[in-house]
Amino acid sequence: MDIVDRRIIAALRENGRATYAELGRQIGLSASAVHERVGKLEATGVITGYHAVVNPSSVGLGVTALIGIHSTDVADDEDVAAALAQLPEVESCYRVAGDESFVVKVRVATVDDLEHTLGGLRRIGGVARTRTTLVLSTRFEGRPNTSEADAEVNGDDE
Amino acid sequence: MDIVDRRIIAALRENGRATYAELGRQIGLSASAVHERVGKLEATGVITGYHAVVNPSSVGLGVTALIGIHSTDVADDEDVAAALAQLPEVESCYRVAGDESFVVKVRVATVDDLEHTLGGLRRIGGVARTRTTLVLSTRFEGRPNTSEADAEVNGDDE
DNA sequence: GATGAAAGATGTATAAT
DNA sequence: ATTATACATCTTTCATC
Repeated sequence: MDIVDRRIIAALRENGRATYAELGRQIGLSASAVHERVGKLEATGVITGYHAVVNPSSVGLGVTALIGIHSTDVADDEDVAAALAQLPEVESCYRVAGDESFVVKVRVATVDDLEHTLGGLRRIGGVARTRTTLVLSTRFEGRPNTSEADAEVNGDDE
Repeated sequence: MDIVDRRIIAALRENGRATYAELGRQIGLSASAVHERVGKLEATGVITGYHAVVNPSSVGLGVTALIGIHSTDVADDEDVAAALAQLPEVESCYRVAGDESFVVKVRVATVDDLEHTLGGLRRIGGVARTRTTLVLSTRFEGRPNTSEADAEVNGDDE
C-alpha cells in the first residue's frame, strides 16, 4: 500500500465506475498497471466492493431510523448480530460500547413498515429493548473520507 | 420507473462496476437500452453516484463513532449542518427527531483524533452538547436493501 | 512492478423501427 | 422505448524491460 494505491482508492471512492484508463491518466500510470494494482487491492480485501448509491425515496424507502438495541444479560451478541443480518431492512449494523449493544440503521417505505420492523427486532432472541430515533432528513451519507490523505503514512500491511 | 429500472438499480447496487452489456444479459435487454435507462436514472437523480467501498482500517481509519449533537435553542440547524459538512471526518449526517438535532458518523485513525474531532464539533456555533457512542465493530454497512423489490409498486414519479 | 502492443469486449452516438 | 450499426475506447493478456 503506497501512495499510488491510496490515490487509486481515493479516485475509486469518488467515482466507482472510473475506467482503468481514466485512473491511469489521472495518476500518471498505464492502464495495465492500474488494472493490476486494483486487482490486488480487491484480492487483499482493501477494496470490498463497488456500489451504486440511490436516492432512497425514489425507490420507495422514504423512512429511515436509527435503532439502539439493548441485549439481555444472557444474550450472545454473535447470535443477535446474525439475526439482525437476516432482516433486509437493516442496512447497517454497528456493535457499540455503552449500555446498548448494537446500533442499526433501517430503511423502510412507511412508518407502518417501521412498526413492523421494530416488532421483528424485538422478536429476536437476546434483544431486551430498542430505542428508535427517527431520521428527519439525511444530509449526507457514506461520504468519501479523505482525511487519511493528510494523515501520517503508517505501513500497516503488505 | 418500472420493474426493469428497479432490476437495473438492484444490480448496480450489488455491483456498481457492472458493464451495460453485463446488465443487459442479466435482465434480458440490449446494452444500448440499458445504457439509455441508466443515463436517465442518473439524470433524474435516482442514482446519485458510484463508490468503491474500502475496508476502513486498511486506509488508516480504524476508529468509528456515532455522535449525537444537541443544538442550542437559538441555533439554525441549517448552519449547523453546513458546518458539519465542512469536517471531512464526518462521513454521514442525519437530522433526527428527539432531543438531539443531529446524529453523525465519524471515522478517524485514533482515539486522539476522535478527541480532536469532538473538540471541532463543540466549537461549531449552535452546538450545545455531544454524546459519543464508540463503535466496537462494524458488522455490515450500507448493505443493498432489496426489501423494496417485495414492496407494492407505487408509481411515485416519472 | 511497469510498459506497450494486440485482440476482443464494451462504450457511446446516430439513425431507424 | 428498443434495436441496429459503427467507430472510438477500454479491458485483459502477454512478452518485455
